[in-house]
Amino acid sequence: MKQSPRVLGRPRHDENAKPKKDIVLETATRLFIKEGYKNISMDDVAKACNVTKATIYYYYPTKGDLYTSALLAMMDRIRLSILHILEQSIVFKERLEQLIEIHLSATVDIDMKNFMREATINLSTSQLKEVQAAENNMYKTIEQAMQREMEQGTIRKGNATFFAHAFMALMSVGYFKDGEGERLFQSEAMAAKEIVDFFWQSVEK
Amino acid sequence: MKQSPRVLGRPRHDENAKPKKDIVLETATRLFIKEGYKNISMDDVAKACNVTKATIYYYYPTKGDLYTSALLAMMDRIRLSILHILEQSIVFKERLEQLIEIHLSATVDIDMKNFMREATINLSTSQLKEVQAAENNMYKTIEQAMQREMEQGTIRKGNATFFAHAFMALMSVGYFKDGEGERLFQSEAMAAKEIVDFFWQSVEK
Amino acid sequence: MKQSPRVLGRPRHDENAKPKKDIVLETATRLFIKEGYKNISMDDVAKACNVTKATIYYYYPTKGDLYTSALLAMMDRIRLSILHILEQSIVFKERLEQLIEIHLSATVDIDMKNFMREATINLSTSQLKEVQAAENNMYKTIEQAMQREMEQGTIRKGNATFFAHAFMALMSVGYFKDGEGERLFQSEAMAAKEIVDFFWQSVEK
Amino acid sequence: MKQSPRVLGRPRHDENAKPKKDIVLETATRLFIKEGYKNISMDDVAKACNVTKATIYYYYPTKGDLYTSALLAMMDRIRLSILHILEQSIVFKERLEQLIEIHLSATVDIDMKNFMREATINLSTSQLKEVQAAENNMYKTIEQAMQREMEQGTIRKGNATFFAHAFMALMSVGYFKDGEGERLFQSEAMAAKEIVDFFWQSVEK
DNA sequence: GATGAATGAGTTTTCATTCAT
DNA sequence: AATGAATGAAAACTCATTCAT
Repeated sequence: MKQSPRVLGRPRHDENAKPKKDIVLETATRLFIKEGYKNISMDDVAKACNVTKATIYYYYPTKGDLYTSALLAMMDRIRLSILHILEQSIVFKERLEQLIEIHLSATVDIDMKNFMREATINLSTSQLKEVQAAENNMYKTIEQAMQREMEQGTIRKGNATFFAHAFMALMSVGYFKDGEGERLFQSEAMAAKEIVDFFWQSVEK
Repeated sequence: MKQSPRVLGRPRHDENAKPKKDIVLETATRLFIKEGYKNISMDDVAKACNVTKATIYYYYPTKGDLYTSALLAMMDRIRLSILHILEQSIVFKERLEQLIEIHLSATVDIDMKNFMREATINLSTSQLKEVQAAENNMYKTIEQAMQREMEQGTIRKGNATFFAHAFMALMSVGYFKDGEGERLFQSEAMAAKEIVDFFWQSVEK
Repeated sequence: MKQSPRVLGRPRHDENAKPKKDIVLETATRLFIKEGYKNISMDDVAKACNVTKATIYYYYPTKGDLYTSALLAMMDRIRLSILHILEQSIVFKERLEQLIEIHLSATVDIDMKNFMREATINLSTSQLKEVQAAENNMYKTIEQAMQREMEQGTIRKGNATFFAHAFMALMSVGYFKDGEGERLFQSEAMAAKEIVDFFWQSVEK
Repeated sequence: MKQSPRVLGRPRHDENAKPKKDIVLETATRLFIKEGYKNISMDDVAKACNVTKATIYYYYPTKGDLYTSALLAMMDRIRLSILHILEQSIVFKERLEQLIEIHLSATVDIDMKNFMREATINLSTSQLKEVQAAENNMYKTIEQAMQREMEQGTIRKGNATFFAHAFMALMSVGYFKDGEGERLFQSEAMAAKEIVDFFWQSVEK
């Protein structure tokens, strides 16, 4: 099972092919989410993309930059997905349930806290700043929704920032697996319901 | 440039001196908590302990074992501290507040989720099992308290395991720092109060 | 934040603009002189020229060729400048002083010996030959002047080749900087005078 | 012709064997002298010493440190050899001749200027400082001899530092090889004589 | 004429681990 | 009980060069 030998130089361009830069970013994101910054080497990413390391460095000058780009893209995608869900015109509580259900279904545990930690340890100050801004935007999206609902009287008045963080923290409970790999709830739908119910009792009027 | 005079002969063993094994474990724990498994090398630990790498290997056969021992010790310490606090004979809500305040004051973010993640990625199956058991014990301690309070009617009936995880998740909000390094609350005491108030509304009868 | 407007269509070729080939050569020469062959990458040259690496390869098939061309051009320029100075009709000693002063003033240490060393190590045999020939021509120019002056009785008879090399070696003393970056002489003019005086005592009749 | 497989861990100690640290330093010095800093990789050094790269890093934390150590050792050796020769109780002119003859015979072109250049480009500030100090000491040794001879009236009064540098510069002419690899003089002895004669005419009373 | 994309082979450095003493 | 010396494997990053456009 020999692979066709790779050739030097610029390859012939295939109109339908995704740009390599994007492939690299997507692959890297996936790997970083699964295993974290230090456990994924540039070689790992290269192999997973079927390109050489040098190709990755052509697009991303350092590993930190690749990680930064991956995080930014991911956080922005999440932010948009959150925004999309929260903008629907159904009752707030149901929107929250959807939020949880959809994110729990995305299989991978999008563990913000951990990303931020790895960022803090491994990124340069300027890279870290970018990532922090993106994280902030994510939380702001939820916060603003909380704020709106407070004003409309759907939920009680309170610290919207805290509410947003509390909500995300509670969501993370849905990812928990015990020693046997068992989740706390039987399905994402049930997890979503239980978690939102719990959250709701704290925020309802 | 004289050197400080040194006593001749074999130094008497200092009864009060901590055994090296413990020094290593404590130092390693501290470092692993701050920077994570992959960011701390055996060399780092050795330097911080003022012993050689070989000494560490004398006591802990692999890095994974050292990490495992560190986690076990830490989780057990936390478990005991939780137990100690929850066993007091003051009203439950106040005990919960104390729990949060004390842990938030311990400066370092004891981020269980992250430890478990690093464990999953880096430890052998048998090591991982030990760590998972220890984590479980920690949660069980809180869970049992929740169970007891349900039975005594202090809080409403519900899924005690979920309550325990929800509580810990909400506690983690207290660690959050934004881009400027600002926490959400002005003091640990206020954080504890707000978080428990929030939690309480969900669990009270 | 508007971009500066750009004219549509193919830009008219600017007659006055230097051909890229020359820009590349000049830039490369400057960089190689300052930092040496191995410390300057093709990327460095490209960046400094504001062209792409591929452009450089369009004109110079290998890095060795670029270095060769740079050395040849430089040595020829130096040879011509030496020739120009030595051909003047003022007394020989003064011509020698001018030679030193002008070269010391050229800020960069034109260290022939080092260029030849890097050439020996890094160039192909045929490239090396070209460079050696150019170096030879440079020395020959001085040698011939020495020869002429011997015949005219301005200086004593002796090994003209040795005299030429001795002169250049002494000139290099003028470049010396100590640990504090201090030169041996206060000005190029004084250096020139001292060095030529020293040389002169060895060669006068 | 398989090599005996290298084994992990500390090797059995052979009383007669030279310490590896010294072997590494000597080998590295030889290689750096011949090919320069950038042309010699840590791998090259390791292979030439028949140890692994990691062994080199065990003794010398960076390539720059290895180079620094190599230069320092070399310069000190040269300084001592110079000192030794200049301290003899024969006439000064003969001592100078010996100096040149011995150094020219050492086969390798000990090109101080070039070492200093590579040091400037590649070493850290603190490493550079050490090397500059060592270079300085070397020159100081000759300078002091010049000074003494001035005071004793063997040579004319003048700038001793300049004299020392001039002498070393003239010595370097002895290393010159033309395109065909021919030296300027037939033997080291003749080179020494010619060079010192030349130098002497400039410094005699 | 000039460029963007890609590579293979190297570079310096790190690190968990081993083993004789 | 503790250490000093050594290793193999991998990590991040560089660089001269190639080739389709």
